[in-house]
Amino acid sequence: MTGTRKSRPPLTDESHPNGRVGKRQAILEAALRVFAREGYGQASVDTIASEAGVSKATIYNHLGDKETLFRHALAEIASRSNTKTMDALGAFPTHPEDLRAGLLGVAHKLAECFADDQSTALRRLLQSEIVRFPDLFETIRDSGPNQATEALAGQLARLANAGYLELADPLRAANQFVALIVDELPTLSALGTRKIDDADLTKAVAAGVDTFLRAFGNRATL
Amino acid sequence: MTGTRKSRPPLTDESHPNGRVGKRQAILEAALRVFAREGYGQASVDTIASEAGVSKATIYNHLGDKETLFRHALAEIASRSNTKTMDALGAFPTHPEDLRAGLLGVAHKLAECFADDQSTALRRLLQSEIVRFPDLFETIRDSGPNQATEALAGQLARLANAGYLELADPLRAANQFVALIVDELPTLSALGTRKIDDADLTKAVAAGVDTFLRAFGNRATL
Amino acid sequence: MTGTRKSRPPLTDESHPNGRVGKRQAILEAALRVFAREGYGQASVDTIASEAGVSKATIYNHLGDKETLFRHALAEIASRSNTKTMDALGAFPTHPEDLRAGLLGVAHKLAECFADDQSTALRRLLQSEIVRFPDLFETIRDSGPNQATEALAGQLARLANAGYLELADPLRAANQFVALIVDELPTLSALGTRKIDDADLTKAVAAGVDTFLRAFGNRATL
Amino acid sequence: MTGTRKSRPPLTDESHPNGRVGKRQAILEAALRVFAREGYGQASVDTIASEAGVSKATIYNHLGDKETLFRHALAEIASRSNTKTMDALGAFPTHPEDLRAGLLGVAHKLAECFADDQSTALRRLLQSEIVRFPDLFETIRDSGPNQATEALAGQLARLANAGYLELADPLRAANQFVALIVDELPTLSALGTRKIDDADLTKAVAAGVDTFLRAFGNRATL
DNA sequence: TATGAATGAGCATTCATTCAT
DNA sequence: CATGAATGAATGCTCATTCAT
Repeated sequence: MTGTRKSRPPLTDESHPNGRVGKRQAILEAALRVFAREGYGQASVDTIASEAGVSKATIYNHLGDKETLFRHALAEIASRSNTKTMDALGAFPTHPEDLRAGLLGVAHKLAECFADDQSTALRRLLQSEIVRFPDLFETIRDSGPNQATEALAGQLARLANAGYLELADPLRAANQFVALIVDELPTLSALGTRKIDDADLTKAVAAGVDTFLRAFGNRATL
Repeated sequence: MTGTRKSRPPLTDESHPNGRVGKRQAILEAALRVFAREGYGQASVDTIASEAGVSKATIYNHLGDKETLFRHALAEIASRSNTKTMDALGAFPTHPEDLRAGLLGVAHKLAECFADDQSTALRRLLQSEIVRFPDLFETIRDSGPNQATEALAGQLARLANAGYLELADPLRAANQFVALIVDELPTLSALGTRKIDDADLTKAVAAGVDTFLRAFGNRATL
Repeated sequence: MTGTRKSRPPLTDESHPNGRVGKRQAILEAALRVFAREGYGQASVDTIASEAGVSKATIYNHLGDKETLFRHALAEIASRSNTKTMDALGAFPTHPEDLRAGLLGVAHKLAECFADDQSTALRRLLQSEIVRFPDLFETIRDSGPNQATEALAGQLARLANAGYLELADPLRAANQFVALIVDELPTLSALGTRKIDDADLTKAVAAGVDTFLRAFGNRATL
Repeated sequence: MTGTRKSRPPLTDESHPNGRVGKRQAILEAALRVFAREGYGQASVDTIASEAGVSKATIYNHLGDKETLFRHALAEIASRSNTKTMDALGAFPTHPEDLRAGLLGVAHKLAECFADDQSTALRRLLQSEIVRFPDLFETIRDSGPNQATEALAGQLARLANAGYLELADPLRAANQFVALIVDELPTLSALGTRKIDDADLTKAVAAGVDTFLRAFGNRATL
């Protein structure tokens, strides 16, 4: 029954390059793996300690109680997922010869980010524990997806300005772009329990891109 | 009946029912609430028993162990959600004077189904426990969403046949219809922790429907 | 998991075919089996009820609580074991042509009684629960073994009177006769968990009889 | 019961040792007592923990689950009993002036070993739980009684070689020696629930020794 | 600082027993 | 009478957390 009662200190403050950072990292890494694999409730601090190769007490010394550990681990996954996603967005075509092909490229990369194990685990953990830790939603949303969505919106807006797309609301379009691209992925991966066949992924992504282009492609240039 | 005897009237007490079926129902109801609130791992049979107004042993007598109880509870939510969704689909316009208004009507109802507490809980539980109970995905998927999606696909196909829409693949279009309609809901509800303001819901749904129509509306009739 | 089999074949030797005594007998029979198989502590009234084909409450109606049921079952096994043993003693040679052969015959039968499943179970249950139910020792001892030992003592005394044996204390001799005969049986049967090979039984019994005869045989006649 | 009370036991409590080895020993000691008193099935880990003055979890940390605890406790009793018995055998007369007196001395000590509380408990537990843990028979048998019997057989053989006894099979004779000596003890102690009066013990042992000597004493020297 | 040891609270599950029908 | 249903009280076992070393 631990909720969000006390105001909590900022998570990313540890500036002790003492050499024990390695231990801290090992703990986070293990926590990440174990929470992703077993969920918050079922993950035991024992397991995390054992996978990190440290004693349980060390975890408490470094990262406080289970809830705090969970928050740190989530923040870490979120950060990684975000990095991956922003990288994927780097492939966005600014002046594409072939708009569809360009969008397909980015979309495929974004879909891969979405289907990534860590990203899937993050979404699962977030949704599982949102009732227990309601503040997590905003925290994570701001730190990752929102940035990505806004970046994507910016790129779509540039395409629109360049005459490739017809968009009234780039942010909303960005959301819909992702929604369409990603639509079939949960089914294809059985909620993240199966690896998606690449051909299937490509087809699903294409379906999303095509619908997006039907909706927002500049009819004059199509 | 003058009531000289101690004969007990068949109480249909809703809060703590005494009847056999009533008790089973009360257990399921409580399980549903508790699992939805706390997740499988964190939910305790004690809590469920206490909320159901029965003893723990009674739960085991009626519904077997915790896993079985969970499966029954999920099946129950799934069934209810499905019923609601199929009802919502009943409002689908077959020969609409105003296509957009018609679609908005259905879309709004579907979005309400999606945002419904029980439906949200179902999705959360399913995603949370998919690793522990991988078979749940197919079971639930078949029993509910798939039926709804196919029904929706059929209705979209009829609209296409009637010349209102241009669809190559109705099933995929149905999926995308839902995806677009529902796109912003998790954000608006903070993953199901906040009630969505109806105006916001209406706006979000409209955005989805509009994009859908831009993609699949018959341009001749628009 | 309950209600495996409801219809037990009606015992043909039952004088009350309407089921009252038959039910009581079925309960005792089942209790006997289950207690023997699982011990007092581990045996569950549920199991006994299910094997008896009656409901748990019926057991309580007929035979009181678990302890009483246990006592009745023990008494029943003791009675049967005693009957078997007394039958075996009926083979005792009163005027044997070949004393050794005669004693071997009885000894073999007695050893079989000792090694019998029910007899083994009786000893096991008695010893297991003697701390909990200290009065059982005397009750059972009087109802069975003591009678047998005294009968055996009487027969040994007759042999002594007839000049075949030299005994100062027939009762003690009877005890020692049994002790010698039975000495190796627990080892051979691994405390009752293995069936004893008949050749081994014969050898072990012979060893006991021979030592007995070396001690008590009339040297003049040997 | 609100909050987490930190009721700290007095640190210098002597009856509940705090040392690491001490704790393990205290657990084993308590387990031994409780298992002996209540049997495996009825003994609760709670009781053992409470009698050992430790928490339940500590038991699980030190000795694994209940079965393992039981096995360790049994091994401990077996080891102690064996030590006692081997000590008793040290008193065996190799060149006795008075054979009967010498044998009586050993026999009395052996009988005391047999009647010892722990030894009695060991036999009871072994027989009670042999169905659940069939491997225990051989394990215990090898670790204790077999060694003792063989030692005894060796000593009897030496007496035979020295002309004091006439033995064809020393091992069998050793078994029978014990069987005769011990024959009346279960009855005298009411299956281990009463302390045996020493005079009775002496008489019972003498009866066994006398019969043994009648059977195996060298008639020339008697 | 890192850790091994310890523990109170809690968990899923079972059981002997009762009672209304 | 016989029974299905119900339950309070255990039971074996685990876990997040603490603390002396």
